[in-house]
Amino acid sequence: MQVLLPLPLAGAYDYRVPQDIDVALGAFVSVPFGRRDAVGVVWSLEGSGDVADDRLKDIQGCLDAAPLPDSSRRFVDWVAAYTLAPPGSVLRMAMSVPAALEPPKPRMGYRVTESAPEVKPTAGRMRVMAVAGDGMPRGASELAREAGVGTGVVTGLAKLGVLQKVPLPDAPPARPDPCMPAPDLTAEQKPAADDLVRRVRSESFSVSVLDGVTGAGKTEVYFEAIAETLRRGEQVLVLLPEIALTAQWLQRFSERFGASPVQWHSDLTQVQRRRGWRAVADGTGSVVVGARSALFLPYAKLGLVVVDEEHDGSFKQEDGIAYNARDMAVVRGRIAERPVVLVSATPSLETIVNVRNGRYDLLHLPSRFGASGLPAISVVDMRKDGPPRQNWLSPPLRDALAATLGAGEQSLLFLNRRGYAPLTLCRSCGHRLECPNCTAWLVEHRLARRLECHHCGYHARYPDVCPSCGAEDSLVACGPGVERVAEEVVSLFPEARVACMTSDSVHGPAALQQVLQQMRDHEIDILIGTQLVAKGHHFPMLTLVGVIDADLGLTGGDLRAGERTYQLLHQVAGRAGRADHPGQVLLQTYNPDHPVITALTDGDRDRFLAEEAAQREAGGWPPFGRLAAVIVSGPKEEQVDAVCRALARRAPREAGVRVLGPAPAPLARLRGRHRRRFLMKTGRTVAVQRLLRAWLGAFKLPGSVRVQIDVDPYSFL
DNA sequence: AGCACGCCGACT
DNA sequence: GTCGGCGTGCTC
Repeated sequence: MQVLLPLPLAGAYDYRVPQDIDVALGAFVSVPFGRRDAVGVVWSLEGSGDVADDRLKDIQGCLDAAPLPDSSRRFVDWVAAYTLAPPGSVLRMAMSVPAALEPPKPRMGYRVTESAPEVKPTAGRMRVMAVAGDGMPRGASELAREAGVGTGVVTGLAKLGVLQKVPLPDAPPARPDPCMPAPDLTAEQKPAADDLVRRVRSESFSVSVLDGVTGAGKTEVYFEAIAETLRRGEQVLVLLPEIALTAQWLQRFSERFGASPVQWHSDLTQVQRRRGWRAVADGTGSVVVGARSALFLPYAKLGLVVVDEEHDGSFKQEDGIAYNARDMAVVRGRIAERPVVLVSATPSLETIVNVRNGRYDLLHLPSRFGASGLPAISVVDMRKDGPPRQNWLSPPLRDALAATLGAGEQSLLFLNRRGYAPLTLCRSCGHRLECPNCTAWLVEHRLARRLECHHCGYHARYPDVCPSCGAEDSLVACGPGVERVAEEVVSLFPEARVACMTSDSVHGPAALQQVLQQMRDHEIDILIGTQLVAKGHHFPMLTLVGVIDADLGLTGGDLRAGERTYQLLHQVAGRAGRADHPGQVLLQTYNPDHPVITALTDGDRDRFLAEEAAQREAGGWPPFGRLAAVIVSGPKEEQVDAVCRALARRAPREAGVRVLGPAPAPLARLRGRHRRRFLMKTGRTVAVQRLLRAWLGAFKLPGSVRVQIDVDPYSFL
């Protein structure tokens, strides 16, 4: 029998099964491993035969948990083969909840003991007894709350034997109800919803792209597909890019289905993870909404996969195992033989091309208002109308802010750059403050009075003198971050209520909700934020969006720079105005003729996508060709370079395959490690995994040098 | 991922 | 003379 362990090993290990133990494929088993025990999954009932029989150890036993479903195991194998990650590492993502495998521990509660001893009847005790008198067991905190006492009284009574501890019956969580009244769909929404419902009924794999601007009602449309899946007794997975930002989504879901879905994201507590994992495994969790890792939950009967904001770059996991959750969601749907829905107002070029070549089907949802569905977007040509030195708001943007403020409406200023200034330099010696571990400037955070590296987390107190030449008062901030823009706004509009919204100022979902609520309640006149503000929040009184630096994402040689900037700015622009209250968007740019900018101002997305596609096709870039990145890193630069030279000599030489590099990786030094990068560029149909395995597979790496493979890299910065 | 083995610096 | 640093290697 072969057992796959959630460890970065090359493959599954052979074990012997004692006569008295019954194992099934996918069962969670405990096995001796080295001189400790480990929990793994039965991956094959046959042995591999690679290891001599006398070296095999016995499995110790099966865990009391449902076996990992066949489709989950196939998915793990598929992801491992595609990403070239050890299958055990992928399995680890599917077993990320250690406690989930232990037998469920019932929640304990208290009930009055039948022949209770006499105790001193204090007021608190009387109240507890009055509440518990009905014989219904309750949790300690619940009982205390109902009786209006502290939990001490309850535990005290338990100690005296008046109350006894009993297991509480497991109340299954409320299930989303597909039969609640559905909203009336518009004439545009209805055909799209019907199409998706038909696909759910067909019980077969397909990929639909639900394409429509904000406000076109995409969510209501796929909610109907969810309802149909639930009516069929199957499970739904909804992937969202930023789970912290889904309070509005959750509310809409609860309104439609009368209960909450299972949520899955990185900052769940251990207990929440355990509950969620088990609910998915036993099928009681019927809808899961989560970040990319929700792909690896053990769905008992997956019936539908939805990827909302399909284009979002955060679906691509870069560290550890590099995978794109959007693409893996399609694979997951194919393995389950069920439909997949990709949803976006600005679909990725990959998806558009897949529609064009017939692999995906397009469901276009026309906007109810206007052709582009966006407010009027105009540019401020910073070459002509730029602000004075050391200022960042151009006169046209200032005027628009003043007018909006005067009209009693709200404004949003967008700058995708945290902190006060991205670069600090010394006026007397020219020294630039740099991260000691990374090839990156230190960012001044004036509120926190410190310098931060946004790549490794290094931070230091803001120095009094130049660390290089010792000059006093010589450090100057270069360029703006949100804090600096906020400072300018406050000095220009001292009477306005100004707030900043970045991951520095907003800690956690609760704080985020608070700022959003303040914005909705119009307690803020001007909100300044990073991309945190770009996601689908809707503010009725927001009529002006100013983009401080529309060129920010366009510089640098990133393959997707244009596409990403377009998507981000489109999303930000969509925050302004609504149907009955038109908004305006001002883009400050030094490149008003750039295709991304003109596509936004003309509202011509399809022309932009066509141009972008033509360029990529001509260069053989994705999605018309394939890329794989190989990053070599290590603490010693010479060692890394030596490995790179050796790898370069062995690089595959085949027609239709080019290996570029080694070149210093975009962050040549990160967290103290020197990094070099190869890029393997091939035709669309080349099996890059085979090439990479042949190239890197048998390579012996010295010491602390590591090689990371990223098939289909997304970002190059 | 752990956990051991192994080979060089600061302590009783 | 030992305690202990973490580099390297193995786990069916």
